[in-house]
Amino acid sequence: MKRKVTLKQIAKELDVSISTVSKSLRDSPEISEDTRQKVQAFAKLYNYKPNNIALSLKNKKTKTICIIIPEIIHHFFATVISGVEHVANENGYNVLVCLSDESFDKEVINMEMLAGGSIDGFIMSLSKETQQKRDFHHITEVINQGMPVVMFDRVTNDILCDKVIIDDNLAAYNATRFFINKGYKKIALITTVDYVSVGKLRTDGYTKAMMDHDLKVDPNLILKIEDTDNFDAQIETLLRDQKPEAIFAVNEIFAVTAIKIAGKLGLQIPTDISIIGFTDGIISKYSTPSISTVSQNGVKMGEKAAKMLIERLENEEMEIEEHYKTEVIETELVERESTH
Amino acid sequence: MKRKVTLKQIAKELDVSISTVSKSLRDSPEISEDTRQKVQAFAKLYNYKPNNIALSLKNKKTKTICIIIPEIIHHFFATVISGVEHVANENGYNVLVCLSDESFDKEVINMEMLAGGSIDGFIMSLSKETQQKRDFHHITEVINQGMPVVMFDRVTNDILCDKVIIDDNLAAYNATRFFINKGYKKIALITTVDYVSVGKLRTDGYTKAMMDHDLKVDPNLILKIEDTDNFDAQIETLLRDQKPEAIFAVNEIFAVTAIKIAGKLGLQIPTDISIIGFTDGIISKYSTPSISTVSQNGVKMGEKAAKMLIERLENEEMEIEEHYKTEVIETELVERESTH
DNA sequence: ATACTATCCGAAAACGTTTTCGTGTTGAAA
DNA sequence: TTTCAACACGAAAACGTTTTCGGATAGTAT
Repeated sequence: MKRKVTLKQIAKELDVSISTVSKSLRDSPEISEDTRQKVQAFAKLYNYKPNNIALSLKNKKTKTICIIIPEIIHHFFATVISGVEHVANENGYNVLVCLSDESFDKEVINMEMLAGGSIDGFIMSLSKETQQKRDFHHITEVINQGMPVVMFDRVTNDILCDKVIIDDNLAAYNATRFFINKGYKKIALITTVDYVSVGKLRTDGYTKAMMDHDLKVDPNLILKIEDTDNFDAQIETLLRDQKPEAIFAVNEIFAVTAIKIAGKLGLQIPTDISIIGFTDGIISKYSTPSISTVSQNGVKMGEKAAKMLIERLENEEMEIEEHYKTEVIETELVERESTH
Repeated sequence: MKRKVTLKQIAKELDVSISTVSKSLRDSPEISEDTRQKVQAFAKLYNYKPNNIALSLKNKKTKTICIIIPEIIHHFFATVISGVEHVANENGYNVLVCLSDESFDKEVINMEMLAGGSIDGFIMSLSKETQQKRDFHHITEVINQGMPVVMFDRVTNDILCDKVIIDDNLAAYNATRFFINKGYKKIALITTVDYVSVGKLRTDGYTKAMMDHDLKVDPNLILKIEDTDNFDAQIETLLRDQKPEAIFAVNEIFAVTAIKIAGKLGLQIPTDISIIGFTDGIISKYSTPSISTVSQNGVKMGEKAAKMLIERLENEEMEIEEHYKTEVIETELVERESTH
C-alpha cells in the first residue's frame, strides 16, 4: 500500500526543487525538455495526483456545490438532484447532498457547517418547518458572506436571490379549468396546509379558476391535509359525503390514494370520477389506472438551478450584487387514464 | 457584504498574534482570561467560523464521504442515500453524491477525481457497464492508496473490501418457494441479463427453488430483459403464450408492468395470476393492486455501509489491513394484494 | 574583456489553521 | 540580590499547492 505521493516527495527523490516539479507537471516553458520528461515520468510511475484540498485552499474555490432538500425519497427531489448533478459535473463541480428532513434545525446546522469554506454555493428547497417559522436568518447570513444561493420549488419572497420555480398558481388554474371545460361543477381539491408555499399557490389557482368561471368555491370540497402519514379516512369521507365529479390533488400521493379509495367505494375512473395529480412522478405513470398529472420537470429545474449558480460563481465579483433572476419552468398537463 | 473573517484579520485588529487568537477561541489555558474574553467577543461579533478547507489540509481529513450509485431516481438507491446521510451526519460527516449513470467511464472519472484528497472514503454500488466489463482497476487503485471502500448491493468478488448485501439468492428462493407452496407449477421469472450481479443471483435462487421441488425449469418461462426501456411486448408475449400461474419479477418496474399487461389481457390478480416483485419501493405500495414484494431495506443498507466506513476511518491504521467483513441485510416477503 | 540576453531553476510567499517550542515578564522564594 | 517557576504570549513549522521573482550559468554580441 503506497500512500499518496506529493510534490515534495518527488522533488526530494529527483533532487530538484518543489517549484521545478510543479512547473514540469504543468508544462511550463521555464523548464527544460529534459527535466520535464524526467519529472513527468516519475510522477506517472508513482501515480501522482494533485491534492484537491491544497488547491482549494490556494484558489479559495472548492468546486463543490451543495444541494439541500427536505427529503430524498420524494421522486421529484431525486430528479432535481439528477439535473443538478449533470450540469455540475459538466462544469467540473461536485455535488454535496444534504437532507433537512423537513426540519428547521437540520437545515440551519447544515448550512452553517458548510458555509465555513467547504463549498462554493447552495441550491436549496425550504423545509416545511422553515416555511412555517418564516425564519430565514441562516440563509441571509450565508448570502451576506458572499456565497451565492439558488432556491427552487419551495421558495420565499423574504429572501433575495436567484430562484427556479414553476408557476404553481397557473398550473393549478389550468388543471382546474380542464375539469370545468369538461362540464364538471363539483370539483374537489386535496391540498396541504397553507404554510407550504406551493400548496398555498396551487390552492389559490384552483380557487381563482372556480371563481373565474362562476362556480362557487365550496369549503366542503376542499380538503387540507396536515398529517401526511395518515389521511386515508379524510379522503374517504370527502368522496363519500360530497360525491365530487372530479378531484384535483396537489401531489402524487394524494392522487393515488384518492384512486385507491375511489376503487374501494366502487367508483369507476374516469367514468364516475376524474382525477388529476401534481408532480410527474413514477407513481402516476405506473398506477392503475395511470394518473393524469401536472408535470413538473424536476430534471429541468435542477439543471437550470445549477446553471444559474455556476454562472454566478464563475462571473463572481464582476456581476453587480443584485440582478437576481427568477426562472419559471413550464408545466404541462399530461393526460392519462384517470381523465377523459 | 462582509467577507469571511480569518484568524489573521482578528489578530491584526486586536493587535495580538494569530496563535493567541487561535488558542483563545479553543479555550486554551495558556491564555489569560482577559484576552480570551476579548478575542471571543470579537470573533462572535464578526461571526468567525474556522475555514474547513484549511482544517482538512492540516488534519488530512475532510470529514466527507462519497457515495457512488448508478442512478438516483431509483427509489432503492434514494433510500440508501438516506440511510448513509443520517449515519454520516450523526458522526459529523458530509455526503457527496456521485452518479455513474450506469457508465464505466463516469464511475472511473468520479473516483479518480475524488481520490485526490477530496474525501475520506467511498460507498459504492457498481454500474452495469462496470459489471459487464469486469474492470475494477479504479477501485483497487483507490484501495491501494489507503482509502477505504464499502460496496453495497451490486458488488464483486474480485475486490477485497467491506460489503453490504442482501442474500439475493435466498430471497429469490423463498419467493419462488412461496409460489410452489401454493401449488403453482408454471412459475415465470422476469429478470435481467446475467452480468448484473443481483439479477444473476436472483435467477439462480429461482432455479434452485424449482429444482429442489422437482419442478422443471422451463426456459420459455424465463424472460431475461436487456433493454430496460422497452420490454412491454416481451412481457405480453410471455403472458399470452405461456399463461403462467405466477410471476416472480426481479424488480419493481418489471412487476408493475406485468400487472398492467395482465390487466390488459383481462386476467384477474391474484385469481388468475399471482405476482411477486423485488425491492420494496413506492410503486409496489401504491400500485393497484398493491404488489407483494421482497423487501430490501435500503435505509438499513445505507446505515450499515456508513457505519462500516466510518468505523474504518476512525480506527485507521490501528486495524490490520484485511479483516474485511460482508454484512448481509435481512429481507422479508411483504404480502400485499397481488398474491393470496 | 565586457555587457547583455536566454535559459533554467530555486526561494519564498500565499491560502488558514493548529500546535510546539521558545521567550520575556512577573512575583516569590532563597 | 539572585534564582526559579509560573504565566502569557509570539514565532514558526506544518499540511500541499501555485506563482512571482530573483539568481546562476552559459552563450553571444560588442
